[in-house]
Amino acid sequence: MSETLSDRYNHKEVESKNYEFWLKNNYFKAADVSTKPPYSIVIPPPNVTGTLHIGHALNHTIQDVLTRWKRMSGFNALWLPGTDHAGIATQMVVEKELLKQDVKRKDLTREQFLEKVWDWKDKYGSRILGQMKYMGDSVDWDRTRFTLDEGLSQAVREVFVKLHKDGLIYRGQRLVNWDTHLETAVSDLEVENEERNGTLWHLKYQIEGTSEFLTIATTRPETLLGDTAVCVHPEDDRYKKYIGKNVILPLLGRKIKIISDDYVDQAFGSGVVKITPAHDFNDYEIGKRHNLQFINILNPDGTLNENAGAYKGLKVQNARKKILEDLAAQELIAKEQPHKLTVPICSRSGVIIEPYLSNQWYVAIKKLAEPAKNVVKSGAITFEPESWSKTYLHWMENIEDWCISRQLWWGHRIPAWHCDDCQKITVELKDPTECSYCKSKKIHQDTDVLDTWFSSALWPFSTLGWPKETESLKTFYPTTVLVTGHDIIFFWVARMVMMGLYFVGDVPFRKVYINGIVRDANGKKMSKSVGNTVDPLDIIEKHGADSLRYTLLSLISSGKDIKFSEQRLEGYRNFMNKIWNATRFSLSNLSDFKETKQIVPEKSALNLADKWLTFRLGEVEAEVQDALENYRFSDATTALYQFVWNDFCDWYVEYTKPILYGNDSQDKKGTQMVLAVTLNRIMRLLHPFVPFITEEIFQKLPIKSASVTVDAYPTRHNDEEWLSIGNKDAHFEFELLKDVITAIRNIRGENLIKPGVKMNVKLSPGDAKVQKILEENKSAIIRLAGLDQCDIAVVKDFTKCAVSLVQKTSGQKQDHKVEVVIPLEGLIDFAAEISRIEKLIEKSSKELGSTEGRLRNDNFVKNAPPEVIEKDKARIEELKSQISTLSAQVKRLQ
RNA sequence: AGGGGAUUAGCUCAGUUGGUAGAGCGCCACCCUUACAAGGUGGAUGUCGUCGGUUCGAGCCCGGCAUCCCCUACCA
Repeated sequence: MSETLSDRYNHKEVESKNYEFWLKNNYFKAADVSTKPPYSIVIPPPNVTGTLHIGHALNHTIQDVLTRWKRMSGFNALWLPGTDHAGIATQMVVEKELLKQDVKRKDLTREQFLEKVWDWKDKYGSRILGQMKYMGDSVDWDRTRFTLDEGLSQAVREVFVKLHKDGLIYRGQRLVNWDTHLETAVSDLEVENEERNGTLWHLKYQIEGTSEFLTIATTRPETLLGDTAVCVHPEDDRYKKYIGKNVILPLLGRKIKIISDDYVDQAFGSGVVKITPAHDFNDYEIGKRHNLQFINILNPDGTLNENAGAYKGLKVQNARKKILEDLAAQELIAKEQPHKLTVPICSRSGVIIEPYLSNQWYVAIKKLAEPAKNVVKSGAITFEPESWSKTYLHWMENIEDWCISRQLWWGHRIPAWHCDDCQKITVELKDPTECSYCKSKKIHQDTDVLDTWFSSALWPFSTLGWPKETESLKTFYPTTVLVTGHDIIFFWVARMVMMGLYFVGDVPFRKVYINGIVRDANGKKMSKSVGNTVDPLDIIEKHGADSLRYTLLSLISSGKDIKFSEQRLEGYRNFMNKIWNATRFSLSNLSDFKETKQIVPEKSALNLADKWLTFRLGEVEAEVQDALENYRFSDATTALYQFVWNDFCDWYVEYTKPILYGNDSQDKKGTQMVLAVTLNRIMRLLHPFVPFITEEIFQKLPIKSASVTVDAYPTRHNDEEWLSIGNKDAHFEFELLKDVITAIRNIRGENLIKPGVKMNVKLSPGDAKVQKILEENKSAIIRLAGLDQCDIAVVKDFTKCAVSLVQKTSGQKQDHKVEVVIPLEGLIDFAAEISRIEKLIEKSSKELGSTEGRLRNDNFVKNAPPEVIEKDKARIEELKSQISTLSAQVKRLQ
């Protein structure tokens, strides 16, 4: 009944086939109504313009592990997929496409352009969703959402109108980050600060009615055209006397006031600052404080406007050059010096961001922020790692109103209609046909669209059908956990919390798991320009999705950044191969195994290894459960790696080979059952981490079900009957056996005795119990240690022998020991053996010294808990007997 | 400037109520033993960044210092 497997794991034959299998059987579907407890995750929607990168790979693997684990654990598990329309990014991509055909966006009407974007979206927008299938993402595809879908757009409309009615959305004139290429406001998120080498120019402003000058330092001399004051520190003795007087603005000749404000740093530059309220964020604040005039000198496209006088029409950089020339001609430049400054750059277009005064839509955030703070303070939402809650709260304390309008075409158009007659604004759920104030028919819709994050903020409930009271919403909201990066805690996480609380009346998720950033092997940020990116699709092609997933999970350590290395990947690729081959071996030895159900074998049919392995299985099941519950993914992968490789492959399989190769005995039947059940358990335990290989193997096992994907996750709790096979005694005995075998191998290895040379070993048991264990497993010892002969009896004569001491404490705190004695005459050079033993003595002596020292310390004896002291005393005895045995041995060899 | 994090084996990192330092990879040696050379067996390697404090006892708790990273805000 077993099938044959190729001798090397080939992920290509396995992965796409099984994904199709899962889809065909609808295993990822979550039910709107179910008796099972709900578990839900909404995906952080990737941009439609995007392709899957390594960061997604990490983020998705975590979500998939959680979803698959909970699905197997009896939950109605939903992982909801979708994409974000990504206003700026998408508009730019399409604009670039059009430019290839020599078409500019403004050559088209808004409708024509949007048609092009939708065409592009239909063609390429689901690329990233397709790529998620290569990762094995178990999302419920039928629920795929897009932020510009009809339903989600309805939610956006509903939210906008309600917030507007509640007075929480307003229009205002403020300074915003302005992208002169895209000609729109952009969010802080899209602004990157780049350090550049610039110049600090010291300009001379003449004080009115005198021949004196004030020297003013600036990095942006062109902004002087918009200056409406110069400012000094009120306590600055150099300048106190000028406060209230005027200076003459160079080039333009305007008179502007000299004011004072604490903001000025007396030590920097000349201690005098020019104030340009319409083009600098700090100056803007000062301008408001001092009621200054706001002079805007820029057009939306970054050219200077009529306020710039002779410089009108020039681009900023050109205007700067010209202005410096003109200032120099008038000898108004006192000096210039090199200066490092940080320049705000738009991450999308790459142009320098200009602070720009414009009319925008804002959300008054304070009222929304208050409850959003409270849910984190109260623990209704927790962060993992916990420290991120501090970051979240800190930001919430200092939150400012949210500019939600963008001067783009791609996005949710703002549902506000301006009246041409009375100038008032109508905001309704249904498109109005007349002004709701003066009833004029001459109304037009606002041309702006909403910030992409506005619709993302609604994602946890808009995707579930809100504003309709759907069954989905009732079942899956609040979602269980949000998995995302720390870079969007403010832009996304915080806003989801505010919107969720305000509109649904409950938190959008109970837990926020913050995953780290994947960096290259040297810890550098991956970037296309540096060329150190790792493409997950390449890795999947080469090594398979399972290897990639296991690697990422193993590298996670509590939200810290991850250094991704090819070497680690190969290690886990090898692990996949190990799993594959262990199965191959097992199946070839289960061909005559008839059972298709798990039956707990008779005790008499079970050997020591069976009981030991099952005990370890129980331990591992508990460890994995605990790790997953605490989001400690690498703990889970480590525990499973060690169990499968070290315990199952290295010891159990090796131990049981003769049994499996032998006749159809009771023992063989028992071992086959343990083998079959353990394989079944291993595949189920591993499945959330490595779904493809486990499904492939699971289908070929003698004990299986329709699919591991929907089978039960093994835990100590639901696996009790089977796990009762294992017990502590068996564990102790087998571990002792392992130590004896390892001790023999060690002597062989250290003495360079070739495997072909058979050895005779004498095992000298310290007590009857040990003697029994050794006798019962004599043949295993002979085989696994590569012996010719093995005598079990108390040894008195150690002449010309190598000796090792194996000591173990059993559950009853009884000390058991075995002396491993190997006659070495004719096998080795004794000097080597002496030095091996002396090394052991040295190690034990060192430990003995420190332990004895501790016990000599009265304070230790007085204060330490009794069990610690007992342990130390026992250890001393152990060490002493070890040292004396070994020292005696050295003498015999000399 | 403020906030956060890091410093443990050559590399990447575990080390969860303080009680004898761990893993993977790499390295060295020996092995093609009928599941796997993407393998097996054995081995070496650490004054746990530094100085001090608390304690019988500190990788772990407290404080100073050094180095590095990230975030936020930036000096015009």
